[in-house]
Amino acid sequence: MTIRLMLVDDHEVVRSGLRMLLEGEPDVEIVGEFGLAKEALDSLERLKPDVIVMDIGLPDLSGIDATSEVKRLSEGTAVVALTIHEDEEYFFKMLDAGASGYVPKRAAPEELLTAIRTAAMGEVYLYPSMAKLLVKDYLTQESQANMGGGMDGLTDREQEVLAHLADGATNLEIGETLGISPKTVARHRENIMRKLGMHSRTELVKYAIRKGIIQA
Amino acid sequence: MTIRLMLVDDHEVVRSGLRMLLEGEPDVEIVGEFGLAKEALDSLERLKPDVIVMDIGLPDLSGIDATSEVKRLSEGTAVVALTIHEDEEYFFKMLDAGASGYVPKRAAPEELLTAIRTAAMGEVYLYPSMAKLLVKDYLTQESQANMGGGMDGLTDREQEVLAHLADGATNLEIGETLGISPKTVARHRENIMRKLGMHSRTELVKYAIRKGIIQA
DNA sequence: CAAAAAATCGGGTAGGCACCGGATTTACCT
DNA sequence: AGGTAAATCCGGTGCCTACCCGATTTTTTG
Repeated sequence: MTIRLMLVDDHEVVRSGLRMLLEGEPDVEIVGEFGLAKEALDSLERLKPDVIVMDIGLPDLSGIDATSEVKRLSEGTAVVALTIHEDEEYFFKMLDAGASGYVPKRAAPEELLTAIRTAAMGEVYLYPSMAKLLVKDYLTQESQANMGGGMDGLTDREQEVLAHLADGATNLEIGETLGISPKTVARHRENIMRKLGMHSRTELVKYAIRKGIIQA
Repeated sequence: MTIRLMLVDDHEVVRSGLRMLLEGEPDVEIVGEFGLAKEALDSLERLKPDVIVMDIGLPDLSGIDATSEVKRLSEGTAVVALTIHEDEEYFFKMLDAGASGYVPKRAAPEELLTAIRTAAMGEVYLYPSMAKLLVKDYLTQESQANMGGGMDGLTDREQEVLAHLADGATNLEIGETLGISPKTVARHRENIMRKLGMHSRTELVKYAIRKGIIQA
């Protein structure tokens, strides 16, 4: 089955280059070419493309907003970004918009073809420099989420009290839950605050969230 | 410059297959082959490989732990995972361990070559099905982080008060900062709590973090 | 075993919090 | 012009908090 492809780029030169590249491929059929995002969106329903190769720098609507629109109007249509931009900002915005591929214009033509075929199969093609950015972002998130472990010398019981404390329970409620006196709960809280150098419930809540003890 | 490559896989058949594949490539030189992770780690310093192709299912040490060790001992050495596993768990664990590439064994041989060359350049190669998993994970994180926007009908002033409130300031302090009476601050807080259906500062802190008003 | 740490309980105090009541001014919208 | 909503201010009440003091029992550890 051939891949129904739509090209969206405001440069005629780029479009004709892509046409030349893709015409030799038996599994790809170009069903539409547009220089403006609006025109492409208007023809979306009529042409029903499987994949759209989308530039980001368009005159009327940004490729990012256009991609959001495409995914809203036709969920099954995959979008591959083809752009000169290799910075984080555009890349992540395209991911948010729902892109299935991201290829810089400096990439080899075969990479674009691979991206198109990958996107058509419902998977995701990321150019290596972009993959690196995404992995970096992933690892940053991970490391922020898992700074636990240290716990700065809190005892088991103190962590238990902290969990309920940060969850919004009063000393009395915690005492009932744990089967201890509310005064003891207050005592544990005092020790926790002293150990962590904090002075209010608010700070404890934020600490507990950072350490993954409770969920925001 | 040729890429110094090390192979780590406990199946002799796989290693010889890889050798056949890679021997024809002028830019790749196989400097070592191992069936056990420990042997590979011991030879790391001597062989100084640029890239290691690492299986996950090894007899002595898992490829995940082995990768962590590699990155600890030799930060500059890139690791490409070559494995039969295509599930999330192993993939994300390999990323955590520091892998620069992830290729299923069912992939075309050229994909492995691309991954090796990409890893040698300090970038990241992800097989499309894996890239899809990572993007999915990214989008999940994003959507959890940005459930904001709505703000549930809080006025500008109320949001301002909420920000300081969640930051840990008392009514008095907020009043001084905003130049209004502490009683007015309390009144705003009451309205916020009523609108959001909350009853304590603790809940407000968590709400503010969810909405991105303050940082945990 | 002895010392140290953890967990428990209690009393007391000053101040903050959560919630109630009512009230005024400003601004915007119809 | 009249109504609605926001923002401001005030007084009061009971509970809770944050922090001070001291103490006992159990567990861990050197």
